[in-house]
Amino acid sequence: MSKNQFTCDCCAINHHVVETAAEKMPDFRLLADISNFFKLLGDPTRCRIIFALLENEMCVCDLAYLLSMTKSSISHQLSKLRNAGIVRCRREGKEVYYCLDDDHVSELIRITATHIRHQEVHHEI
Amino acid sequence: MSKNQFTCDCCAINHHVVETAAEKMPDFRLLADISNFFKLLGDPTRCRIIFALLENEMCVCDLAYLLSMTKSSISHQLSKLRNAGIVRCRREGKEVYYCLDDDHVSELIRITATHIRHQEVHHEI
DNA sequence: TTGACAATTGAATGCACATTCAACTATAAT
DNA sequence: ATTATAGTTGAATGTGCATTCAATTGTCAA
Repeated sequence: MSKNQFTCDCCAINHHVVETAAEKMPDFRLLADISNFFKLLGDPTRCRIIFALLENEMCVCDLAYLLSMTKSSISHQLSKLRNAGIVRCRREGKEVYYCLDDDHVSELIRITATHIRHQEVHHEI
Repeated sequence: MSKNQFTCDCCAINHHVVETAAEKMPDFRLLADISNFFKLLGDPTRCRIIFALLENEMCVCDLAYLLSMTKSSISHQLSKLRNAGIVRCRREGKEVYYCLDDDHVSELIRITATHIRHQEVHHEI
């Protein structure tokens, strides 16, 4: 029956720690960009697209076939990845070929995959 | 008026590329784990929590104050991060202190932050 | 220039999920 | 025991967004 929910949302317990954390916190813009970047990788379809493109460039049709999805759906996701600078494309006749635009992304994906694999092994014993 | 949407969703243009991509594609479980991991980092609140914990452990109250959010909301997010093995906690009296459970995560965050910062600089010129 | 396929795009839909709210547990102090 | 604060938890709510659907553009071949 008390409103205890709000009696402490305005006080911190370790002020020094909070202050140093506040100083090192990335600014609004950078933080939004970082979390948006992770959000893009945090969708199974987009994640699979990126894995598919690790080795070779592929056209929309290839990706749709590989992932058993409509070209429309793949195209929507590719456009998001393109806007974020994660993939780029080139047209060749009727097809549009996509590839990863950035070595950082593939490195990041590989690091994470290795990390998760270890975590899985560790958990399954 | 044609049903062209479906006439090619069952064919690929570069079969060899598709097949090798299919072979190297991570299995369902690993892929789900990877994209779930990224999805966790892909939320601004959870991202800020992780940045806050890069330097020091903090209690829920500290985090709520730092991020100007309710303890309830912070606690919900912390429980997701805890389930994923990204943070762990210890109780000390009435407070529960959280810290990052894994060096990989902080490394990943730092790599990404650097990468995005470069991308931002590059784009803004 | 007509037809066919590759790809894109915008609107509609349905689901996932972050936050809120309220009730609850845990610990400590009096 | 009672009171107060820290934290957790489950249900409700509202928003964001992935996919679908339909229409459209771009390119090539006949």
